[in-house]
Amino acid sequence: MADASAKPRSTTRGAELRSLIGEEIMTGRISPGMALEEIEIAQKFGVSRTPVREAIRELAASGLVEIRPHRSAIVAKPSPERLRGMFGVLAELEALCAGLSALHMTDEERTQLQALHADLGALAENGDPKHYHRMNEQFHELIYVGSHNDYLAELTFATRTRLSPFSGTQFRARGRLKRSHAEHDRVVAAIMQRNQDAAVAEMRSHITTVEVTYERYVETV
Amino acid sequence: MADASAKPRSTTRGAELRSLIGEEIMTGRISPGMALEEIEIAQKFGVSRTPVREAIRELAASGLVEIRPHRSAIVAKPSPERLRGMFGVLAELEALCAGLSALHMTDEERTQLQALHADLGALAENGDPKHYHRMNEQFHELIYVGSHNDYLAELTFATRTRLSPFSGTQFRARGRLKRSHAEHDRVVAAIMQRNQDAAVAEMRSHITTVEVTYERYVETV
DNA sequence: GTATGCATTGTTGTATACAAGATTGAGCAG
DNA sequence: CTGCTCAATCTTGTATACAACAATGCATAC
Repeated sequence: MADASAKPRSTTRGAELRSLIGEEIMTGRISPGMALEEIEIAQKFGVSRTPVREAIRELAASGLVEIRPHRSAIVAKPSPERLRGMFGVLAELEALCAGLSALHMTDEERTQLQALHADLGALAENGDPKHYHRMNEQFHELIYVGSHNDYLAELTFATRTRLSPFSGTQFRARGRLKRSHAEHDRVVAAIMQRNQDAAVAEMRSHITTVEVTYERYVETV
Repeated sequence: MADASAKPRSTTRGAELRSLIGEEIMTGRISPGMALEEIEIAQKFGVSRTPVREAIRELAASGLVEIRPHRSAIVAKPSPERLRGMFGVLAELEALCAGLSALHMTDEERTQLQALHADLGALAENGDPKHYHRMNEQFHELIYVGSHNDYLAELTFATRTRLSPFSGTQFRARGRLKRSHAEHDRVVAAIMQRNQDAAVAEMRSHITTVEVTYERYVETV
C-alpha cells in the first residue's frame, strides 16, 4: 500500500486517495457491501477527512461506491440481475471496440496486439493465473485504444473496471487460461483480417463466456 | 433557480448542488469551457465551499466537468473529434436499448410509448420546439427503461446527458420536429412488432441524424 | 422472554481558518 | 515599445471544529 502523504506538485491528496481506494475495490480487497468509514480511512492514510470525502464522492459518481445520506458510503454490491445486465453491456461495448479496431487500428497497434497475444499464449501454457490476468487486461485495453474512439474506450474501461471484482476470479477455473487464449486468437485473427463483423461476434462471444465462467465459479464456492 | 438552503431530511446540500449545477451544464446555461469558481458558486447558493467542492467532484467523475489541480474546474469542452465519438457511442447504446425494448417491453410500457409518441405527433404539428424537446427526452427514457437492463439505461442516459448541451439545439433546425417524429415512428413500429433488428437499425439511424443535424446547425451559427 | 423509549456514542455534513499554488499587475531594464 | 521579475491578491486544497443524524445500548413495561 503506497503512502499517500507524498505530495507531488501536480496532483492532490484527494485524487491520490481516489486511485488508491478505487484500486482496493477493483481488486476485491474491499468487498462489495463493505462500509467506507471516513475516519478510519483518514487515519489509515494519515490525512484529514476532507480528501477522503472527496475521493468517496468521485468513486460514487463512477459507480464503484454507493452514498447514503448521513450514513457511511458502501462499496457497490450489484444484484445478480444487475450483474447480468452489466456483463451484457460489457459484451456489447467490447464487441463494438473490437469491430472498430478491425477497421481503424494502425499497423503498429496491430503488431503490438499480436506480440501481446503471443506472450499471453506462453503464459496460458505455464498456467500462471495472476500474471495472465494482468496481461489479459493489457490485451483488452489495446483493443479499446485501437477503436480510436476515446469515449468508447473510457466507457468500456469503466464498465470493465466495475466488473473487476466479479470477473477476476475467472482464471481460477480449471483450463480457463487456454480457453481464454483460444478465444483471443479468434478475435485477433478477425482484427488482423479487418473483418469487423467477425471481430464483433468473436469478442461478444468471448465476454459472454467470461460471465458464464464467473457464474459457474461462484456456484462452486 | 431553486434555493438550495431548504434542507429535506433525506438529502444533503452537496447532492442538491450536484443536481442544480448539473442541470445548468446540461441546459447550456453554463457553457463548455467556463470555469466553476467555488467561492462564487458558494455565495450564489448561500452555502460554504465544502458542498460546492463535493458537487464539483461528482460532476467531474461523471464527465461533465474537468478538474485541474490547484486551478478551478471547468465545464467539459469536448473536441469535435471526441463529440463525434460520443455521438457514435450514443447511437450504439440507444440502438441496443431499442433492440432490447422490442424484446422485453411490457404491454403497459408499449402502451405508454405509443401514447407519448402520439402526443409528440401533435407537438410536431404545432411546432413548439421547447415542449417537444422535453417530451422527446421522456420518449427516449421510456425506451431505456423498456430495455430492462438497468445498467444500460443508466449508461445511455448519462451519455445522452453529456451530449445535452450539444444536441438540444437540433430542434431549432427548420422542419426538424416533423422529421424527428417520422424517425420515432419507425422505431416505435419496430418495437411494437418486437422486431429487434429493425428497432436497432432505426434507432441507430435516428441518433446518427441527431448528430448530423447538430453539426449542420453549428455551421449556420 | 420481547418490545419500546431514551440517552449516549459514533459518524457524517458543513462551516471556517490556514496553507499552498496560480494569476495578475506594477515596476524596471533594454 | 516589449519582456522579465517580484510582490500582492485570488483561489484552491486541507485540517479542524461544530452541528446534525443514525446506531447502539440500557432501562422499563408487558
